[in-house]
Amino acid sequence: MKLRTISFLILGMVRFGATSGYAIKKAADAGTSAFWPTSLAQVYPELARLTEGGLLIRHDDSKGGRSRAAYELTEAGEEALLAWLRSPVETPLQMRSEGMLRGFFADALPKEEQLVVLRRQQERIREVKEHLFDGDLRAAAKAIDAGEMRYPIVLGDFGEAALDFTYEWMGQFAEQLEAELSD
Amino acid sequence: MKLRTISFLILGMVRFGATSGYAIKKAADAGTSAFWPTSLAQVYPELARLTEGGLLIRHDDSKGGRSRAAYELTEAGEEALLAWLRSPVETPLQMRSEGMLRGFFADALPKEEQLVVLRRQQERIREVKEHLFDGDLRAAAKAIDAGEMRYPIVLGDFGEAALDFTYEWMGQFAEQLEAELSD
DNA sequence: GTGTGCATGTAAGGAGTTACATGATTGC
DNA sequence: GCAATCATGTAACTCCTTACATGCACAC
Repeated sequence: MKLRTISFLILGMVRFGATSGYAIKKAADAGTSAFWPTSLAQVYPELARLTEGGLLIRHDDSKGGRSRAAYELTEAGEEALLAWLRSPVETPLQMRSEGMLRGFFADALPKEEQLVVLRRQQERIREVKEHLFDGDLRAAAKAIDAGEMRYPIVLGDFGEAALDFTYEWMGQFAEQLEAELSD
Repeated sequence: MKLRTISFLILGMVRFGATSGYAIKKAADAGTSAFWPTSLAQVYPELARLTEGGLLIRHDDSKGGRSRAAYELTEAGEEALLAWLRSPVETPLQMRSEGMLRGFFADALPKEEQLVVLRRQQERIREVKEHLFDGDLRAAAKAIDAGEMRYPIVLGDFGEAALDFTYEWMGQFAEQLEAELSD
């Protein structure tokens, strides 16, 4: 059975207390969507696959008329997760930033407009950072097993610091551009 | 005609002097693959589409028995590129980092192993940074229209600074972990 | 009683990758 | 002569997203 990253994401979320597909998706949105986005249409088939492969067990957890599944890690599932966490193999970091691509070609614009675009991008960084505090990454620990998890917070801190760094860097470059313009 | 990011990448590369599909791919590998990867199997069909849509003109640039096309921007193509560079609309930044996803679940490992994984990730950052100087982003300006482009270098500087920042941040966290372990 | 959230799934389609197929030129 | 690079394309496949389809529970 071939395991991909989405498999480990699901195993991890189950490991830390998200039992239903819906709950996994919610925890993933809050906690990991910034560096590994998912959709429900991926989660449900993958849950079935992992159950079939013996890494998860599905229990019925229906309440009244509303059906709900509760998944649990098997020993094999736990082992697979730990082996992945320890293994050095990984898919290369891939990023798609249309903003940076525009930056790459910014020489095609006159300097005044370069500055306008840059300031707008900088503003966007600030917005993203604020959105982070609208309860994203930090809320994730709560969404799953509160208190037991340190790393969602650590990653949140890193994200915040990286955004600050980017904001500052852009600000400095913008100042340089402004200085060039006033010559 | 619907234009996607790959369309603008190609228009931009043509604008700055890459005339053949092969050359576009090479310039994209060196210059933009870090934030917008592409493959030849995307470039060739898209070149045909853009030509059909009147944004590019295809000239024959064969040398002897080896066929080669040389593309040129039409006025509409140039306008489309500039409009895109100016427009505030953009696809949201998407990133897929399996490394960060692992970090998110690192609480499942004992602290000693957390540290091993962290140090390995940190080492990887260093390697990526070195690879950058094996002539990637900075060489891109050369690969296309040398001297005319400032931003490939600017983005290279940013990338370098961001990697340094990440390396430092990880180092500090690693030290904290070490301190906790020696308690 | 109505909207929001909880809950599970499927279908269709888009974007992008790897692999395949072919051949010329250039430098060693 | 042979390997690496230049050069153009197509086919098959994978991954992932959006849209569709359905229904219960709870709070206002």
